[in-house]
Amino acid sequence: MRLLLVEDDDRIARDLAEALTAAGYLVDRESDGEEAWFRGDTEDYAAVVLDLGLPTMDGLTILKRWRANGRTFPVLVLTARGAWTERVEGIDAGADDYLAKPFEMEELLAWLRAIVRRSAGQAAPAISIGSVTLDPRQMRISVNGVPKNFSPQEYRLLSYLMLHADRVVSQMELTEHLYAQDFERDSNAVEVLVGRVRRKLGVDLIETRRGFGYIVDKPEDSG
Amino acid sequence: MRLLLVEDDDRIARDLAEALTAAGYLVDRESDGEEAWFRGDTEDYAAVVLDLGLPTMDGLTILKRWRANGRTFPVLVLTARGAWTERVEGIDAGADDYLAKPFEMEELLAWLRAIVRRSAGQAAPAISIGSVTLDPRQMRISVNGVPKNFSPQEYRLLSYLMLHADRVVSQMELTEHLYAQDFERDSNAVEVLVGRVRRKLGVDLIETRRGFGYIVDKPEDSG
DNA sequence: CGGGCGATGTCAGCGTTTTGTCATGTTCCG
DNA sequence: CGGAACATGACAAAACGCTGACATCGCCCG
Repeated sequence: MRLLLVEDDDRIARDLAEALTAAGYLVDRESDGEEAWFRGDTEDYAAVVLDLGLPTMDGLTILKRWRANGRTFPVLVLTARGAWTERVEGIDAGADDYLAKPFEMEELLAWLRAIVRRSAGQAAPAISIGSVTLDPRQMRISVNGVPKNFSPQEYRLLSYLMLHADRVVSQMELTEHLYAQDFERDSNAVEVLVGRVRRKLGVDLIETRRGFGYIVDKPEDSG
Repeated sequence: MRLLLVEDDDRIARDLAEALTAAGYLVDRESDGEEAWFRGDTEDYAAVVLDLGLPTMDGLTILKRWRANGRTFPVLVLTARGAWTERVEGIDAGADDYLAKPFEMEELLAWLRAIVRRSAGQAAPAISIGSVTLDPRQMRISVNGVPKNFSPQEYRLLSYLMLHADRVVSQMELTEHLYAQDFERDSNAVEVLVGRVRRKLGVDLIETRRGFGYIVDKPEDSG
């Protein structure tokens, strides 16, 4: 489970990152506004923890831009105690929840669990690439309209590749996304997984880029 | 848009009522617990703002009774700051959201907007999926027109699944919805419950998505 | 008060599916 | 050729979900 943590206060950020990592999340940390925006706009996170007071780009602006660009990951906003205007604006900007600082770590973890769970199969529209359709609400993948049975891990893999269609995804990246951080590095689990997914698909969707990773080719014109 | 405001502190209630009225809502105000319950049980509101500390009948009890009677309006609960347990109980009782006192009026209005918006497409009086019909007002479930006897817990489970038909609902989500926060995580209560519901239904309505959760398949056209 | 009954969570056992590992092929490229 | 990167089939452990039996609790009714 990969999170984006956007917080400029170094002490808080470090504490948070540590706790979240300990809780089993994979944490990307960002302190600068613009860079945070870019990451959120280009990567796919399970959730974002967003502090509103940031250099170079305000947290609210970031959030609005993400939403405007169709980024749907759940966002947990951190506000200063009593800064209720921020909260209100946050809601309207598309925040899923907020937490007032200072807060208890347990509380944040609880919110995160709830948030991630709630949005687990949410309104994200189905993705179609070629003859393959992925419906995140039903967690179902169909080929030419025929639903196929994928295991959780297979589903995650294919979903990740399809979400990042048109760019090469390295085995490392897949490993990070699919497994806990202490996973054996010299395992060929990803290769095996890709194989299984390919067989179940019955269609050439996942292409191997030897030495780089895998890619799902999105036909240029489709839309 | 008609609201029920349940608050015994006269000053707060007056302020709230005024602000809500100014915001264009039609406000019914109630300070006594039992009377509030009666109103909510007999009138149809777009939403309810509910303080938990009340004379003659506790706010939580009111909420539970409403839900038990199939009242589905969204409820915004007001809790004392930091009253974490109240929140948790609120979830179990069927609250849609909470706000910690003291809060700013703008904040409450934002919540209300969000809440009403969210429940906009969800006020259906009865749900029919396949041969199964759920009537929330009577808390009754029929299969092919034949009413079946479900226990409260069974009813809640099936009702939740049917309300969220067409998307996968994880065991975690069900657990959170059906049980208190401190519920044992490695319990198989949900599985047992699903089994019982299935047997009583006698129809294949609840599908298992191994590793993901359960889903009730909604036929294409129904709306 | 007390017995009976329904509701509900726990538990252990079972069969199935999932999934990482390993060994062995296969392909690609210099 | 040779080696590295990738594919694949077989296998076994673990995870997962289903079920029947049982314990517990609250409630109703005599």
